[in-house]
Amino acid sequence: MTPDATRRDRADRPLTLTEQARRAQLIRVTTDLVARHGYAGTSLARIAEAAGLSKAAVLYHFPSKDAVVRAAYAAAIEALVAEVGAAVEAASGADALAAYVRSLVAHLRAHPEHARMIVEAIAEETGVTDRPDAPSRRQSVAALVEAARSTGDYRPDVDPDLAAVLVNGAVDAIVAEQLARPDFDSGRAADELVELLDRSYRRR
Amino acid sequence: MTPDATRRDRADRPLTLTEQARRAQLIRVTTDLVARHGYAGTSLARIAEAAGLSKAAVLYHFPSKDAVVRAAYAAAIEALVAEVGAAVEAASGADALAAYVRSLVAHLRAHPEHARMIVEAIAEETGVTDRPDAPSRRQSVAALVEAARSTGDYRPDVDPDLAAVLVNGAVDAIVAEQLARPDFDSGRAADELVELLDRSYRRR
DNA sequence: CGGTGTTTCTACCGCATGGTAGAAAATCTG
DNA sequence: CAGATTTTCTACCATGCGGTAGAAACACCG
Repeated sequence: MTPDATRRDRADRPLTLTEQARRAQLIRVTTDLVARHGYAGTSLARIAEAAGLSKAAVLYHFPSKDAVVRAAYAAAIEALVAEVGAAVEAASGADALAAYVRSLVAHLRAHPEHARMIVEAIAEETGVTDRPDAPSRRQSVAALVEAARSTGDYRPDVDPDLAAVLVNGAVDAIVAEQLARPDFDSGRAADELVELLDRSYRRR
Repeated sequence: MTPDATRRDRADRPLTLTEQARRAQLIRVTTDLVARHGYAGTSLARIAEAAGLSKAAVLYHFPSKDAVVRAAYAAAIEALVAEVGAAVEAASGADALAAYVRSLVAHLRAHPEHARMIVEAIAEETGVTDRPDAPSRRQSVAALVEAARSTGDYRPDVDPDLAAVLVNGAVDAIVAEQLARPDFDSGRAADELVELLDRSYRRR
């Protein structure tokens, strides 16, 4: 008995080459579809069609449509975190916060599909979250502000939590504006935001 | 012939009492539904059920489900614009921009359902826009910044368009944070944002 | 009370959705 | 080449969607 001993439980080792390739392809086309038609307009059938497959084939590689979208979202976040994280860790004090602002804006300008993906995922409450134990974006940025405070770059009375909310909001607005108006110079906007933070928060 | 001379074209005068009451009720329940379940999760059947009606009855009062949502959105925007507009016009120069920030945050804290409604409508691209000739939010705020510049409150080298993007982003972030964390003091955050703008943009 | 116009209901339609069953290709392994 | 395993396909299903038809309540006006 035990009729299903062949397909070993899933999550067993090797992960075929085609498997990897298909997963990557599906993540790619899903990201593009979300970028073009929004989250709600991205159906399983569309994903399958864009990949040149049938719906069933897609669901062979992922347990559900939501899993595909979640994987695409995770990939976008991973790329973002990798680049921004590196930029931030290469600096310290107020420079680290400036690096955060500039590298985040730059990354999402270079990868607008990821921008749409991330924005849409945030808007929906699909519970498509990161690990819930991970620090929130606000908390991470608040830590940067606090670091800038402790190095003496920023005044001691700056509220890190509040500053983090404002900074993230401004960054998101820059990214959104860039998405809506390609002529918008988001790099300059990021510089402007950094200058604004300097003027307001620096010790003088 | 002309079988339909009774129901005179629509948009004829009086608009019955029940009509008004039903429309208002439908807008109310739709706003609440969008606030609770998001735009995508607000179906015609749900709206009807929440109003204690059948789907057909809802579509008797509105030509389509989208029309209901659009009406609810328009109502939220109208209330917002009325309050914020009044607050802004009661001040001038940099004070007008401060009034914009404070009154917008205050209004959406007092009416969180409207906040969700507006956020969702923005996120979706349902073409549920205002009149397309109306100035965009960014343009309106840019005008406020320019006014503050021309009164001499703000430095002449402040870029109104860029400042508008940053201010709106920060305001939205404050509203969103308030929505996510009821303990968040959005009033204080608004004050903080105003102070930040003063420190950065004021002539000194 | 009778008639007229309103508001609402039940029952349906067509469609798109996410997902499944089972068989057919394609591919790898010996 | 033969057998097993993978990948993919063609149906199909149930569900929820927005919307419509036509008849029943309902309210008002003479």
